[in-house]
Amino acid sequence: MADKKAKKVDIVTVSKAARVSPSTVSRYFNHPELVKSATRKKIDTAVRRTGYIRNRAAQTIHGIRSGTIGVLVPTLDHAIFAEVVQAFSDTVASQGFTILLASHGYDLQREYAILRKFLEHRVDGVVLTGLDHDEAVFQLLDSQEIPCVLMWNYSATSRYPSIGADNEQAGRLIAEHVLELGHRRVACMFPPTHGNDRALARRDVVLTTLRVAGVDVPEEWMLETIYSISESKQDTKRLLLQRDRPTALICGNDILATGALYGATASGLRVPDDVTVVGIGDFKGSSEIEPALTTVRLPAQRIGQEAGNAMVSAIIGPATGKAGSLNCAPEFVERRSSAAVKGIS
Amino acid sequence: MADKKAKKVDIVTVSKAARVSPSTVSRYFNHPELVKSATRKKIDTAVRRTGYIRNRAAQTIHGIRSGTIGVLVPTLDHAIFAEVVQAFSDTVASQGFTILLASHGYDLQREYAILRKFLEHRVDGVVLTGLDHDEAVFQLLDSQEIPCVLMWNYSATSRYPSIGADNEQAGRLIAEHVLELGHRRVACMFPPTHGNDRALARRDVVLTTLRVAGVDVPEEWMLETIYSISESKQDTKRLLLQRDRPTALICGNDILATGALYGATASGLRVPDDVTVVGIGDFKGSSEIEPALTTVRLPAQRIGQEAGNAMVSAIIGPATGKAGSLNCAPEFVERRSSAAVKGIS
DNA sequence: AATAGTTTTGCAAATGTTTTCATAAAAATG
DNA sequence: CATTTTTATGAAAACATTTGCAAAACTATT
Repeated sequence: MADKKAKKVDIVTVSKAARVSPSTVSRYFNHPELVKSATRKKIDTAVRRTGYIRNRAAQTIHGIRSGTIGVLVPTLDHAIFAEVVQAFSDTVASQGFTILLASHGYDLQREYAILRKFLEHRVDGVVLTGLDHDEAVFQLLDSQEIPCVLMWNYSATSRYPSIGADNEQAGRLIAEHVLELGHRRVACMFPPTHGNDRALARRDVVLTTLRVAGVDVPEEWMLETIYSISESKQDTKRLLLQRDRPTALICGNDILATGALYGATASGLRVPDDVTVVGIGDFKGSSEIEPALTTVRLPAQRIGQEAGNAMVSAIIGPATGKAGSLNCAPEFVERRSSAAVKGIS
Repeated sequence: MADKKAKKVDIVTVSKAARVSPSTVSRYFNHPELVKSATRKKIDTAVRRTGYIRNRAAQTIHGIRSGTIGVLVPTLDHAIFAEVVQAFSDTVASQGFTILLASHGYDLQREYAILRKFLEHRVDGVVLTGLDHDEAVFQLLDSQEIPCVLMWNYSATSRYPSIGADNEQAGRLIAEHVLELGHRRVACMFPPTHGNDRALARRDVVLTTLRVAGVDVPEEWMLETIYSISESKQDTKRLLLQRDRPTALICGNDILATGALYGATASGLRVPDDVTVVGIGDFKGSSEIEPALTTVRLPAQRIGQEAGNAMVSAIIGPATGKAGSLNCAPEFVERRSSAAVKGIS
């Protein structure tokens, strides 16, 4: 079966082979209950014999859903985004949707171009990462009547429904933990914030929380380090080998924290005895690293699933109205890499 | 601009706004050199005013390329696949292609279903991960005339062009290294091989290489561990806390090796003094972990790019013939986690 | 100014489906 | 068995484009 590689086999090829009209074949696929079971059988064998594969493009121009959802992430190179996408993809796949995936590498201009491309493909919905986007992006979205969800971050006031974690909350949780442990000499390491509202929100709230508690982070302890274990290991070594070093290091994400842990070890310091290191994210491996990392969990899988469900119901939902936002609350996870500052408690 | 959210704006809406025929608008997009520059300008403003977005579905039914490539991976949860996909996506995006992404979770049955879905979407090409696939998958591919490349692994005899690393070579390199260091008491930890030809190939060749050198791996030192740092940490602890323990542990990938490193540390053993640990993959972070991991690099980025280029030229290439296979050679990387067995050297 | 040659444009057919409407076939009713 | 009702099928229009062909509008040449 499925030979006849002759030429294009379309619905009329099949209809001829089955000696019925194209309409009936169409119904066979879309409303099988409307076709008599005898006919159904005939068509079934005809489909098999000809190796027919339906053409979604042809369906789509009838206003039928394309069955695709456009997903736009900064990059898949950060395992955490890959994880979110995986969860999202699985969730929507179970409802028959396939994802069109693209990444913009933190270039918000490219985001606009990619969005347009998605729309050309007539995706049934669009998922963007983060809350901040070019005004042109929002306008384009406004002008189309297409469901859109902002994934990964949550904010009650986001311009489109946002499903994700509240980064400010995450930043606050970790900063408060460090303060509670009695640290006053605190360093911070965050990724570049350009085009990255997540990192920005986290950093701001960490700094604010510290300042409110009377802890000021000196300029030279404010590290801006790209998302890379090796870079953060380097920078951490530089930081910790100074005569005057902090007692705690707050990292903007677990990758940086992992590098920091390695860097501390490589500097001959023990964590948490000599220095406390904390991260944000609770990435895979953070619980297994030695010492296990104190961090704040951003529930990537759950976010992906929730976003997937929201998207699907926005698409097929009769008129559920626009999906609502959802805060997948971050959760403080205390492990071994943080301890009370020496001499206190 | 781009308001008029009234109803569907299609090519005839634009043509009316520009006071030309639809054909001319079509040409404006597809063969701009055929339309007079004055007309071009009129159409340009009309497009802008109406907020028109081309409909690829409608083009596609004319046999025009859909501009999509179907990419099928086991899972994005393994950072290494995410990396390959990212590189692939970037490469083809620069040529105007967007990827349809799906994952089968090592279920080769789902792979067939997903492939069909890709074909329904009339993708311009298909990328599968690994060399082994259900016969039905190959037949379906055969029956369509659509470019296909097998990504991630290389084999000179693969059924479709394969672009990736030679896993046997990788396995051999690492096994030989361990042998050269004088180890005779060797344990192995590999992921489940069901539906995973990569892991299978690596394991087989490692075992064979060892056996040829007269080293037999006892049953109880052959660990099958799922891809997870925590599992491999656990299993490693169990393995190393036995009275009678191996002097070297060969891991099927760097994730397992990372867990093994943590497990060794947690067991109070020093790497490499007490036990040598090696991996395969050279994942991100493998060079920074303490101690840095001896491994074999599988050049994920390069593979993604090469596959992307091969795919694109297979699609647009006039008749370059089917793309050829390409061996992105694995490369042995010696770091700190391996050392000569005690008493030898 | 008339003719020939080019360039630009529009008409209409084609693409692979779905869907509305009408008709034919089958089943139910009297 | 004739009539009504229900069910199954087909014909044709519609969807948003592209494209081959021919007509129209310019240019260039005498």
